[in-house]
Amino acid sequence: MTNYISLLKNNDLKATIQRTSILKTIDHAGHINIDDIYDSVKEQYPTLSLATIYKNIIVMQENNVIIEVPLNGEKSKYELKKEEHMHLICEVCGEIKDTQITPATKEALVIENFRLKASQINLFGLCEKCQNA
Amino acid sequence: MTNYISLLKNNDLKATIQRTSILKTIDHAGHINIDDIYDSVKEQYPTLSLATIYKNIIVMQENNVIIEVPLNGEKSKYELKKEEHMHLICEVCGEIKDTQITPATKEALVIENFRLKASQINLFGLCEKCQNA
DNA sequence: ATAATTGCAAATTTTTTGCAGGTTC
DNA sequence: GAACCTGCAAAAAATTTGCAATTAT
Repeated sequence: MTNYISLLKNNDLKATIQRTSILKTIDHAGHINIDDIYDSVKEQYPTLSLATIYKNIIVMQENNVIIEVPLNGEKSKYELKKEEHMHLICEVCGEIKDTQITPATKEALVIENFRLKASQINLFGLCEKCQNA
Repeated sequence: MTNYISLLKNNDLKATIQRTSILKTIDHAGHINIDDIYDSVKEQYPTLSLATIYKNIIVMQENNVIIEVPLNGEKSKYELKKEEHMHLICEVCGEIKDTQITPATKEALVIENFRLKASQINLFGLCEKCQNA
């Protein structure tokens, strides 16, 4: 389990109870949108306001603690910042799974006349469970 | 130049002047968000309403005429539906350029226990112009 | 002690909806 | 002529803002 308090402090953010619980929720869910963070966090801290979540989602992105995952036709989800990876998104059950970017993939993404800094790769299809179901 | 009227009719949509001008705007821009479509289209058809754009963006997506390009920290852009491709997004000037998915890339994206149906690849970095500037 | 953060309520922005009148096929 | 589409205005949903009280360092 990540230590959310030091994660925040290391990135110049005060460690409030609101922030650590938002981070815990994101971490446990893997990928989660604002409304679902709110519902989850409110169970433990009923006074925590949606405005606080909005403000913190912005500031935590700015301070490299979390990352936005924009998606077609639905609200963005958020994940903890971690090594660059791809998303396997199941078109049936909606599950989003992280998977490593292999050296071969890196290699294949070298494009002429473009200096690559970062990539965002979403693969849509059928996860193992839904293939068998 | 694409024939927007038949593009619409082939996809079970009536060819209204509003729809053809939205498509023309998207086509010329390459990738454009709703507000910019509205601004552009309104110049020619001042009575065209934002509600009509919202409604048509939805219906044109359902009918496979256009595709949403969701982006971090800004409103989604839309593009005409075309062959699967990657986006090269310049972090300096913001330009979005399409580039082909090579067979080698396809190959590299074969993942165990995942039946791939579609991919969405955004590469962020510096375009040629901004590298030299 | 200081500066930052929270929660509330209000404001703003974005998106959706209902419906009368107009258009496409 | 039937079904569909548009534009308006109003409603609903999503996000941001201002500020007094509280909290972290």
